[in-house]
Amino acid sequence: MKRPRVRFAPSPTGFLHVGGARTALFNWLYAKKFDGEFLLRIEDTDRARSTDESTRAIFEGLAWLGLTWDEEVVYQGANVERHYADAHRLLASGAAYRDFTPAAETERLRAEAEARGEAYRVDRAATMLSEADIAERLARQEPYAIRFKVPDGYTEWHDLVHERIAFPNKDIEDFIILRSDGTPVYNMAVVSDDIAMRITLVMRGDDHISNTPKQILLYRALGAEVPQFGHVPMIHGADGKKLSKRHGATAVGDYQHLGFLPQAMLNFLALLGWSPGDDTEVMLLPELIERFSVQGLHAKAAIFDTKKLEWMNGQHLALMPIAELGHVVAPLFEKAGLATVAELASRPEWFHGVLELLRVRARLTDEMIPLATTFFGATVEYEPEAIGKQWRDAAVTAEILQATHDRLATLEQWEPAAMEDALRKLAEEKGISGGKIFQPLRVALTGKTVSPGIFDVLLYVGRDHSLARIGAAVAFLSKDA
RNA sequence: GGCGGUAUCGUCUAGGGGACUAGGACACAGCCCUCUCAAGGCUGGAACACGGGUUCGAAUCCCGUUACCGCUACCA
Repeated sequence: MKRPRVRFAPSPTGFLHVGGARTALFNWLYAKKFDGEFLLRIEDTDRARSTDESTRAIFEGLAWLGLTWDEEVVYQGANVERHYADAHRLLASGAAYRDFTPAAETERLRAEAEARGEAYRVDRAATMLSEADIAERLARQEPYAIRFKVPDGYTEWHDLVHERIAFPNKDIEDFIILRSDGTPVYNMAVVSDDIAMRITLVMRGDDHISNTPKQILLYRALGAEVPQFGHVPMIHGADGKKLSKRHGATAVGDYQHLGFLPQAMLNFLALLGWSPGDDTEVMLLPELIERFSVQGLHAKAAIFDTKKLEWMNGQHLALMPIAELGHVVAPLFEKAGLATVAELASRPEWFHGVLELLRVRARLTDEMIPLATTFFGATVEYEPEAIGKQWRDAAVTAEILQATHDRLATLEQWEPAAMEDALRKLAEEKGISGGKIFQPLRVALTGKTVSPGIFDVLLYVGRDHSLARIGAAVAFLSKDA
């Protein structure tokens, strides 16, 4: 098999959408899998809607996901001269013809037909003029658009995901390939570029299915080899409608800032519209490449389920190498004012130990921040609910905490097994359950009713801070009484 | 309206004529573990859109209906 050349061709009219990201991912996986090239083309021919900011967002989104492209980025706008030349080539070969009808007139006819409930179709016989007529209008410099002369018959192709798709040509209008102002129309530009880029497989959203017969006709008229096509399904929102702002975050950049990991996003997106064929769910890029196949591609639109994405993120959070997680999360800690990246890096064992405690309790990296505050700073703020629930009897609690403090203070080694031994023994002596000690202690150390295991908290808060916090709690409770 | 596409639990999916009493995952509920919260383990409810064929036999193949989606521009 020839090395495949695939492309992702977004128009820079917004941010990188999750649907676009998935199309990019499938193309990328295909290229990697079959040792081919993945190219990026920015379809910026709609000057009114295209922005540099969008182009940048697309680059950033792809970079975040790690979907790197081969060769230089192609800007469609830079190729309009070729598009123009190709359109005129078609005109010269008789595959297309001039349409001198003013755009406004065509628009009027179409509107009228629609008002009558009829399907409008340009009348080729009426539109194509005689040689003499054309020469005359040309001499008068009348503007004209170029229409493709759709041949008889039908156009079909073997789609990678849909199998055979066929369109009767009679249902395809003689479409415009070059506007009367000389600018190329989408289908012309795409085909011209895909030929120039030597694309072997066009994998895109299935909203392009009805463009495909037109494009195939163009390839043939241009004498170019028709590439393979694969139309992947759309991604819909929870209401089954096309994903839009109304559904909340739809740009991959949004997810990045919400605390999602790129590998989780990639994994989740891969599973929307593709399946490895068995029950495997959590996969990293190398495995995705390994297992990717067009047979696993689906034809059905998928609904974007944020809950499952969150679960997926939690899985990757728990699985990734702790040092890697440290690099992702340290800047977040710094931003939250907990500690600087440098400080965290200066004691990696402690930092990573803390992260081990937090990662299984968070689904998003951002969720680790509130959980992490316990391990930083000298003082603790007590949540009212925590006091109400675990410190009901101030006198008794103060006494238990004081005893706890004393036992812990005499420990020769500040390590969990010894702490647990000492405190369980204390509980036994007092004839109470361990929980009666651990829960008030948790409030003293964290101010909250929930936290990682209490001995882990003691270990990572450290001996000095732990004992100080317990002492402060005793003081707080005594003063209260 | 025309053309095209799609149709398995609420969601993502396995399934490509008999292994289906339809499997897994998310979500939900319960239980276990347990110092709390997570994580983890176990259990439960939950689907082949409908109607016709073909066949000894259909979730799987064919046809029709319905529903949903897309396209229908001198937008991309």
